[in-house]
Amino acid sequence: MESGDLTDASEQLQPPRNEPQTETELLARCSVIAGMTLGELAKLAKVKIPKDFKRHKGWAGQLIELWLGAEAGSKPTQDFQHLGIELKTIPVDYQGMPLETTYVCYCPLQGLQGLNWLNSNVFNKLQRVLWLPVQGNRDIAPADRIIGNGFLWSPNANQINVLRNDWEELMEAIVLGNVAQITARMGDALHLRPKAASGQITAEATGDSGTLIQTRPRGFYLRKSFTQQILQQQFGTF
DNA sequence: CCGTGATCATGG
DNA sequence: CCATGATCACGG
Repeated sequence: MESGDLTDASEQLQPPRNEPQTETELLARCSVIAGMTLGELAKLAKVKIPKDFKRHKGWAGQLIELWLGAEAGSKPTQDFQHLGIELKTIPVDYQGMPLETTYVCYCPLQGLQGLNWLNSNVFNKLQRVLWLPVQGNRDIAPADRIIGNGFLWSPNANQINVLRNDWEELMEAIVLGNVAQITARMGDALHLRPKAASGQITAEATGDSGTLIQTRPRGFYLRKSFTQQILQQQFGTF
């Protein structure tokens, strides 16, 4: 190919410069990237592609954010707050099954007066989620992993009940000073796990008899069995 | 084999 | 340190 042929920059697909103004626009952006690989999206956006995710664990999610027009950052709010939508990329295997649990949000350990399910960060984020499956098998290089079809989801009445029960059980234990006794085995759909840069990081919490203790920061995660049901609802049984 | 507990990068 | 984006990797 001679230089100058088919290289007009205006012909090149580029990441959007703004956040989507409507749900329709957001879904249209999903359609654009569906079927493409992470490598193609990275190259078009001039983003360096890691060989693996050992030291780039959030790379795919951040690349998707870029292509959907989500603001980067670490705000404890929905990704598309004006649309009331949270974005979650989810790594799936060749059968479309989740390969990992899904992080929801940080878990507050102090200042819990007045906190309830309906005003919780968990409920806020899970009210409406844009799920975007991405191939995640480790035998596929990051650059070759294909983006799936994103879809909007809201929990049905039964799913809300399960989530609320888990959340209330976990938060009650924290309020009662039992955070140190919580393990990731608690919770049917939603569970609690350490969430920090290392095991040395600490956060304040309430311990036995109301004493102040130092514990590992925790985050809420969705079990694979729960997200698997969501994917099955959308795409059918496997 | 798989889930739990640990860890990595980044921005504020 | 908090909170986001998550995946890694070891022990049961």
